[in-house]
Amino acid sequence: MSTPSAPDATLTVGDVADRVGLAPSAVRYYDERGLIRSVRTTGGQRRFGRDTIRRLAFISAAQQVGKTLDQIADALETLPDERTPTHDDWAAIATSWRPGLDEQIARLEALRDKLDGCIGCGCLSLERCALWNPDDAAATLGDGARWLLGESLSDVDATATATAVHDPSRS
Amino acid sequence: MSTPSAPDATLTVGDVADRVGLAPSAVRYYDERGLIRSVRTTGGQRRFGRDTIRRLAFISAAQQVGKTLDQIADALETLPDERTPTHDDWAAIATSWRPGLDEQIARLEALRDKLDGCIGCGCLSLERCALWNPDDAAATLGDGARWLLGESLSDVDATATATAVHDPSRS
DNA sequence: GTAAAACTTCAAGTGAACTTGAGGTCAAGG
DNA sequence: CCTTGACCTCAAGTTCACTTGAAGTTTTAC
Repeated sequence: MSTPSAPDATLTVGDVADRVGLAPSAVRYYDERGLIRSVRTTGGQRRFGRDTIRRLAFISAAQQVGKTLDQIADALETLPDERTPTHDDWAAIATSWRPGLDEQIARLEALRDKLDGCIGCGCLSLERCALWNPDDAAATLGDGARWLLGESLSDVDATATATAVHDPSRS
Repeated sequence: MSTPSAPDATLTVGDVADRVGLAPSAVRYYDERGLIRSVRTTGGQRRFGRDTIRRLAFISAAQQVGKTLDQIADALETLPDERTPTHDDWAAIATSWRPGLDEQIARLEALRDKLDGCIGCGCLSLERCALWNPDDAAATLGDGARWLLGESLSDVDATATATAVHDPSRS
C-alpha cells in the first residue's frame, strides 16, 4: 500500500514469500495490514524492497514467540518510513520488548523446571512463582497468598499455615 | 463428563472457575473437551473434585506459554484416571515437554538478546540462530545456509560467501 | 415454600490470522 | 504474439478457544 523505503522495489509476492517461508497469501495479508510496504507496478502488482525480507523475518520470529500482529505492527511503526532501518532502530524494539520477553522466559522456565515440584506438592505460593501469574487473575485475587497448582485457599487454610505441604497426591 | 478421580466431588463450576480465575464458560468448555472430569448431581449439575483445581491451573499455565488445548489434553491423558495424580505423574509431563519448552526459551532468548545484532547486520546464519528456525521452513529449505534476518540468499551471494543455493521449492 | 442465584443445553457469535476459491489480469519466455 | 504461471481483488471459509444469549432447571437461603 505505502511506498517501500528503498527505491529498488523489485521483489514479487512470490519472491519474498519463498525467501521467508511464508505463503503468498500471508504476505498479501501483511501488506494489507500495513506490516510491510509495497509499491505497485503499472499493472497493479506488488513489488517489495529487499528490507521487506528483514521485516518478514522479524514478523515470523515475533509471531513464533507469541506476539500478535497488532503488537508487531506497533513495533514496526517505530521504524523509519523514509530510510532503511538501522541497527539502532531495531535495537529500540528489542529494548521495548525486553520486559515482556523476560517475563515469558520466566514463565517457560517455571513450567519447565517447577512443574513436577509445584504440581506434585501443591504448595507453591502465587507470589513466589512466575508460572501462575496471569495479570487479570492476579488483579482480581489480589489478597494474600494464593496457591499455584493444587490446593487452593480454603484447602490450605483448612490444613495448616504458611509452610503447609498437604499432599494427598503422595499416595 | 467422566468421573473425577476423587469421590469428594463437591465443587461447582462457579467454585472452580473462581479459584483459578477462569470464566465458568471456559470450565464447561474444558469439561466438554475432556480436559477435566466431573460427576453430575441428580439434577444434572456438574461437580468437581479438588484435583480439578490443579488440572485447571496446569491448563492455564500451559496455555500461557502457548500450548494448545489439544497438546494439553494429550499431556493430561497420561495422568491416571482412577487415582489422584502423583508427583511422578506430573513429572512425566514435565519431562516430555522439556525439549519443546527448551526450544521455546531459546527462541525467546534469541529474540531478546540478538534482535539488535542479528537484524542490524543481517548476517546471521539460520543454522546458528535459534530465532529463525520454524520447523516446516527448515524442512522445506533444508539445504545449505539460509539467513536469519535481513539479507537473503541473493544478497549474500552478491556480497560474500558462495555457498548459497537457490531453492526451487515452490510450485 | 418461594425467590434469587447459579446452574443446564444448544446454537450462534467473536477475533485472530490466515486460506481458499472464483473470476479475471499481468509479465516473461519462446 | 501468445501461452503460461504468477499475480490481482473480493468474499467466504477455517481453526482455535472461547463467549454470549435464550430458554429452561436446580440449589440454596430465608
